Amino acid sequence: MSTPGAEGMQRETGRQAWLRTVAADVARLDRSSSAERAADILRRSITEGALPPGAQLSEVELTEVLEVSRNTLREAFRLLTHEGLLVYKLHRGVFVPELGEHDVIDLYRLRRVLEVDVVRGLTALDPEVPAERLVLLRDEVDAAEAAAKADDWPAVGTANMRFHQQLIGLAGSSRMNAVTGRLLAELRLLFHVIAAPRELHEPYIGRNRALLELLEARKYDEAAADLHEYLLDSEQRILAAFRAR
Amino acid sequence: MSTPGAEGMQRETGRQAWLRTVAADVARLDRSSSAERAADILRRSITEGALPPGAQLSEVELTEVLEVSRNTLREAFRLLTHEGLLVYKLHRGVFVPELGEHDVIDLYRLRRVLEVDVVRGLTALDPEVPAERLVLLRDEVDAAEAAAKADDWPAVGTANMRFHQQLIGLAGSSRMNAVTGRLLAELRLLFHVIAAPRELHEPYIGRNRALLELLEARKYDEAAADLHEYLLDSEQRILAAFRAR
DNA sequence: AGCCTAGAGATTGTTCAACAATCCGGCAAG
DNA sequence: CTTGCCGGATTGTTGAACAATCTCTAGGCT
Repeated sequence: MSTPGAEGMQRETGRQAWLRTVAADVARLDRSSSAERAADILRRSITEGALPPGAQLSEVELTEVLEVSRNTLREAFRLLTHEGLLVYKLHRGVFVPELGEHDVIDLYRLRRVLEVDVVRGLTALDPEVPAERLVLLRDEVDAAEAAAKADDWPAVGTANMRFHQQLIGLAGSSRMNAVTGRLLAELRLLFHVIAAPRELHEPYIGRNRALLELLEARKYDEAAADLHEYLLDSEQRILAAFRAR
Repeated sequence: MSTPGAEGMQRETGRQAWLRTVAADVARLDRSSSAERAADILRRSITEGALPPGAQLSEVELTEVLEVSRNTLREAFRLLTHEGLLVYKLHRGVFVPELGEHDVIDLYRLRRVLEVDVVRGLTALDPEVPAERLVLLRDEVDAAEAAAKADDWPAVGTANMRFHQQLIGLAGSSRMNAVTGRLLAELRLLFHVIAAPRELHEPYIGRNRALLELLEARKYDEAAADLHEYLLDSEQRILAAFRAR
């Protein structure tokens, strides 16, 4: 456990790649351990729907399941609270938030502003970044299509989310990335109150591909306009499903 | 202290307004006391420059000053961390972040996107909100002018920030408000590395008034264009001051 | 002399147990 | 039916303790 990387070291070639791998491992180990690990587990439970909106998370109950102390658990709660996945009610506990139509509108407003601006802003730094970065988008589109073939619609949903996260990532703005992460997490919360995941996600795997092709063709303004309508349509669809629940 | 609101109750008229008032009071009382109170004090110390960027906040030291336990203090740290006012370094402690040019650019990019979009979006809901809400903007402009006369430039800065916060508030989007709050807090962090607060804030009290007048005249597109240049100019000014430090 | 290593001291990360403050349900009185 | 109150349960906060990690200094090696 002293110097684990010394053995498989190459002289010069691939050094950067190796460093990147180690950096990723370090980053993973650097996690504040207990609290963040507990938060990871809870995050999955929430985003995957095991904990439905409105559910209360009892402290004593979860300390036993997660095998962490109450203080550490509360720190995990705080982490998730600031991601929008939990809400605190003073002296009453933490709950999975129940979002309403108002929140759909609010989230989509912010989402439209950010995503459309990122795409439109791409024209400014065109040959600089795109090409190599667009691969990440393509990966997600492919993943979504594969998941659709396998009839795994929740997986289609995650690939969809990741697509949009990567889209924002094109701007290279750490704060936009952070805001988007929170935003998409909340959005997933909304998806769980909708019964039919297929009708919800299917239309957008094709639209994502179309959008990607516009980007690859460097038709940024066109892509921005397309994305704008895309998001308006998505908002309406969710609102409709919401009212019909 | 039992039922404080029973006296001034009206039959039917103004019931909604009354409920809103009570709701605001409740929200104010709901503060988690110890942890948030500690966070409030620290927040002021940071935004007012008492704790300069790069400073470390010792746990044991602060538990004595703030008279809270270490656990509670750490919860306050977490709160401020997620506001961007502190950063955690694992096993090393919490520090006031040292922002660089990169952060200036990042913050202003996000700021421009949001503020310009809010102003431009005003035309959609025109006669609905503005008039009564613009008063809040005018208040801040007046406050800035008064502070300038009193030669209190930090106060001018706060009024300036509040002006922009209220500007975002026109959209009525709770999430935009939250993002903006974090954003402006980080921005204040940057101001403290700049020596001359007067040169920094003075030009914008006039521009704020001009912008406000455009809004009152309902020339929203014109206002948006003005604001866009306003922010570009402000960004350049800060970058220049930054490079000359 | 210069560099590397080891260890002491200090700081943070996490746990535990206890007490205070608050909320929720049901029950009795009007 | 409403109002007020009580007891049980849950959360909010504290203090002390121990483990893990970092920093810095002193000493040994080449």
